[in-house]
Parts: sequence; structure tokens; C-alpha cells
Amino acid sequence: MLIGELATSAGLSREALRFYEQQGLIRSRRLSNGYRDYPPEALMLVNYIRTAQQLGFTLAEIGHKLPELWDAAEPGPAIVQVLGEKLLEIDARIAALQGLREALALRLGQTCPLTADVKVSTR
Amino acid sequence: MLIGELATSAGLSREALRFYEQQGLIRSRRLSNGYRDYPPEALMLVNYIRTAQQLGFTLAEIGHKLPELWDAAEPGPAIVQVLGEKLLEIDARIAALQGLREALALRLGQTCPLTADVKVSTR
DNA sequence: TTGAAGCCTGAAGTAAGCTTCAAGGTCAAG
DNA sequence: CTTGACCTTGAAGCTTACTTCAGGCTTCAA
Repeated sequence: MLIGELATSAGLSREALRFYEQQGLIRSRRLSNGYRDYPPEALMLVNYIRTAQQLGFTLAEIGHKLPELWDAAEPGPAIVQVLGEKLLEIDARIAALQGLREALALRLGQTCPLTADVKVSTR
Repeated sequence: MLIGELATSAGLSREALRFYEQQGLIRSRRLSNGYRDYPPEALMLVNYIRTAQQLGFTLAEIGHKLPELWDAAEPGPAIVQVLGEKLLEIDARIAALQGLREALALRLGQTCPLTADVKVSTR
């Protein structure tokens, strides 16, 4: 898979992919002509990076977790662990947002019946 | 209220406040010596700005809402309206996060009983 | 064999949100 | 009347996450 194809299927630019590689977030083997060649898993990895970004994590934070993925003997459990941690982080973020939500609602001085039925239990 | 006092009580730097003013997010009257002078409400306004920022809104997005606050005949209802809108936006963000959470959980291939009991109804 | 499409590199540019710098005025205390 | 804390301005610098630029090689179809 060449860079253009990965870029298209992941919905970002070739430049962004090269930037990620430069930052150590993704890797590629090189063809004899010097072109980057990506394995199919690269797409999932890039999607993971974009998802994590949308959650507000910096590329540095995301990259910090990636060696675990690369260097695991068997990729399966490693991926499971990283994604599992990400789930917990998402839960934390949701909780933080709900805290802010409540703070705003309080400042509003009303529980606003229209938006009051939010209930979450994490754990 | 001088800028240093506002900065201290809001927990940010004087420079950040001047930057906000430059960006049109806050205003100040000037004392005869040229010093900025803030009304007590400024603190609440700055807190509102920081809260919105923590929710992932850019200063531009935040600033866009502020004229409504400044130019309302009576500040009360305007504030209520802006905060109300913000509440709805927070709910949207929480929903988005939970969508991503589910996508990740799916990719994980397990509903993970430890973190599965998240339930939210917004509206 | 020529041209378009796709790849390469390194370097510079961009926008957001501040911080740091330089140079200087103001004001209350001692 | 000086010291120190606090205020002013404009301009430059920093980080993040890219994009744009400049110049050039590769591959394939006509």
C-alpha cells in the first residue's frame, strides 16, 4: 500500500502521514525505488491516531503509547491493552465534561428540565 | 479591579488577559493613569472563557458569542441564554465521546464488563 | 518519448494561544 | 526621593500539527 492510497482511505493528506512518520507515530518499509510501503494494519493504526486526537490527546501523548504496539511479540494483546487504557481515559474525559456541565447548570441557577436527565455510572 | 488582581483570582497571567482583550474577548475601562480597570463581573466572564476552552472551543468560537453578552440590555437573560447553549454543546460533546467510546469498545471485540455500564440519555 | 500522476526530501510558512523581552511610566512605603 | 511592586506597549519567540514550496526521481499510458 503506497502513501497516497493510505492517505485516501484514511481521509488525510500524504503530508500528514509523512509528518506522523517523522514524529515516530507510524512506520513504513521502503520499496526498491524509495517509495513508502504500508501494511494493511497501517490504516487501523492511523484511524486510532485520529480517534485519539479527536479525544484531545496530542500527537506526543499518542506516540508515547505506540512503541508498546510496535514491539509486542504478539500484536493482539498489546492492542487490546492500549485500547483498554484509552477507554478508561475516555471515561475520565466524559466524567470531566459532566462535571463542567453540572458547574454550568448550577451557575445557570436552574437544573433545566430539558437537559437534566443525564445519568452516568462509570465503573 | 486591576489586571493583576483579576489575573490572580482567575488563575491566569496578566499577559493572557491582555491577549484576550486584544482578541476582543474581554474589555476594560482605563483609569486616568492608563491602567486597565475591570468590573467585578470580569471574573465570571474570564471563568466562562476558561471553561469553554476546556471544553475544546477555540477563542474565536468563544469570542463570537460574547457580543451577545456585552450588548444585551439586561445582562441576566443573555447570560442565561449563552450558558444554556453551552450546556447543549457540552451534551453534544459528551455524546460524541460516547460514540467514540463505543467504537473503541467494538474494536476491542469485547464489551468489557468493567466499563460497560455507561448509560446516558441527553434530551 | 513525452507527459501526467505519484513518489521523494528538506525547509519554510501558518494559525492558535500564549509567553518572553525590552524599555519605560506610576505609586505607596520608608 | 529612592526602592519595589505594579502597570503600559509593541514586537519577537514558542509549541502543535500540519501545509506549502522547491526541486527532482519513477512509472505507466498513449
